[in-house]
Amino acid sequence: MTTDGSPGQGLHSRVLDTLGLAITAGDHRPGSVLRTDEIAERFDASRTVVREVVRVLESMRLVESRRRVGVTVRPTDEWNVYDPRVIVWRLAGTDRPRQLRSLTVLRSAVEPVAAGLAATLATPEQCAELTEAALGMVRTSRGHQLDGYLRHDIAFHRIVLNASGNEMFARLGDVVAAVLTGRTRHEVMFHDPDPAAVTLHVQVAEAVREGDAARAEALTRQIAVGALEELDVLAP
Amino acid sequence: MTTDGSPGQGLHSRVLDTLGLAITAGDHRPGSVLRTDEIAERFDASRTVVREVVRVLESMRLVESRRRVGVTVRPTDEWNVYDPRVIVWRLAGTDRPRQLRSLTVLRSAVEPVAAGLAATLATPEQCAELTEAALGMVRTSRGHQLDGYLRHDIAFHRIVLNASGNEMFARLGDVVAAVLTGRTRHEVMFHDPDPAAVTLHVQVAEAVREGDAARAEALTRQIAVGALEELDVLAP
DNA sequence: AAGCCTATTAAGTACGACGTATTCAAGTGG
DNA sequence: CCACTTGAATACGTCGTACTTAATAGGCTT
Repeated sequence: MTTDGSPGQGLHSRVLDTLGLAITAGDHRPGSVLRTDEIAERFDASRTVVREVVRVLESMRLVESRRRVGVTVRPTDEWNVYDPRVIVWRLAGTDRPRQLRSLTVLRSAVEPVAAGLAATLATPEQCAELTEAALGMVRTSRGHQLDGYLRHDIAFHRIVLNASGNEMFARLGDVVAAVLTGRTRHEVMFHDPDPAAVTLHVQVAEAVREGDAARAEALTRQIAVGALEELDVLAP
Repeated sequence: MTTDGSPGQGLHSRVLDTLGLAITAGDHRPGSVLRTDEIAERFDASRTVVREVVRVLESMRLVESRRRVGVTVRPTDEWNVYDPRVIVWRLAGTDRPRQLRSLTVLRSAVEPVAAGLAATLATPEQCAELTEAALGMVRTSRGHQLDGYLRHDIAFHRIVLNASGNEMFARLGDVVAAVLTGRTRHEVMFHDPDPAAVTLHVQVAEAVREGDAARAEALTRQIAVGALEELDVLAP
C-alpha cells in the first residue's frame, strides 16, 4: 500500500488500477478502442478523472489517444514494460509466467555485473548489511521459515544492486523483490530453499567483502543460472 | 514527432516537456514545491492541462502531489529512470555524463546476454538483417560517413536485442540508440570508428548466424568493454 | 506546556461549454 | 466509373468555475 504500484485511495488510483490491469491482462486487445465517456460512465467518474487516467496510461505507452477515434490500446511490444505499475499488473494478470521469465532473464544479466561492481564500490557498512542478510538467509533456510527467508533474500539482492553504484541497477530492486515474492508465494511453499543457493549467497557476500569482483560476478552468475533452471522446471 | 519522448504538438506535451526537463536538470531541487496555479499561469495554460501533466510526472515518480502542500519534487533515487522521456530529458540536461555512464554500464550487462540468446533464437531473416547491418558498418567505417555508420550501428544492436526474444531487452533498443547517437554527436566527430570494434560486430553477426551462443556473448562483452573504456577517456 | 479545535490552503472532483483535428460519406466533375 | 472536393459528424483537447476534501498552521483551552 505504501510503495510503488499500489492501489492508493483516491478515485484516480482506482480507475487507473482497474483499467491498467484490464489492459495488461488482455481484456482489451491491442487495436481496440475505448471512449472516455464510456469509461467515465462505467466507473461513475467525471471525464476529468478519466482524462487524467488516460494521460497516465498514455505515458506508459499502453494506449494512444487520438481525436475523432478514441483511446486505442497499443501493441504489446510498445508498452513501457519497465514501469513498476505495469510490472505489478502483468505479474497479477494472465501472462504471469511469461513475465516472470522475462524478469528472471533480466536479473540474470544485470545482477552478476552489479555484484562485480559492488565488490569494488561497496562501503564497509553495505558489506556488513550484506553479510547480515546472507546470515539471515542461512538462519531461516530450514524449518519452513519462508517468510523470513524471503525477507533476507530480498534485502540481499537489494543491497547488491544499490552497492553497484549504478542508478539503473538500483531501480531494479523492486523488480527483484517482486520476482522473489512471486516465486515464494507460488511454488516452493513446501520444501525448504536449495542449500546450494544459500551457500552461494554467503560466498557472494564474502567476495564482495574482500573486493574480489570477478568471483562475486561468477558466483552471482551461478545464482542466476539456478534461478533460470528452477523456472524451467516450474514454468511452461 | 513520431517516436518516443518527442515534444509533440499539443499544449500538454509542451508543458510536460518543459517541466520534465527543468526538474531532471535540477532547476527544481528535490523537496521543493510547485503549485498548480503557478505552473498554469507560467505556461498560460488551464489548470486542467497542468493537472494532467502533474499526473504524468507523478507516474514517472519525479514529483508527488499532496493536498494542502503542493507538488513536491521527489529525491533523485526514486525517479523512474527507465522511462524513455526521463532518459531523453536527462541526456539533454546537465548530468548528461553521469547518465551516459549509467546507460553504458547497463548496456554492458544486458547486451552480451541478449547476444547469447539471439544466437539460439534468431530467425534466418534476423540473421540476414544482422549481417547486413554489420556489413553496412564496415562500408561506412571509413571516410567520415559517421551518419551512415551510426545508422547501421543502431540497427545492429536493435536487431540483437529484438532477436533475444526477451521483451525487457527489446525495449532497451531506444536506450541504446540514444546512447550511440549521443556518443557520435559529441566526441568522435573527427576520427573514424575504431576498426577493432567494427571487426567485433562482424564476428558477432557470424557467431549468431552459426548459433554459437558462448562466442556471441563473449564477443559482445568485448564490444561493451570497448565502450566503457571509451567512456573513461572522454567522461569524468 | 501539551493537547484539542478551527480556519486556511491547495489539491481532488465535477460539470458544462467551446475549439479542433480527423474521419467518413455524400456529392461533383472528369 | 473513378478520383477529388467538400461538408457534416464525432470524440478528444482546452477552458473556466464551483464545490469537496485532506493536511497544515495557528490559536485556544486545560
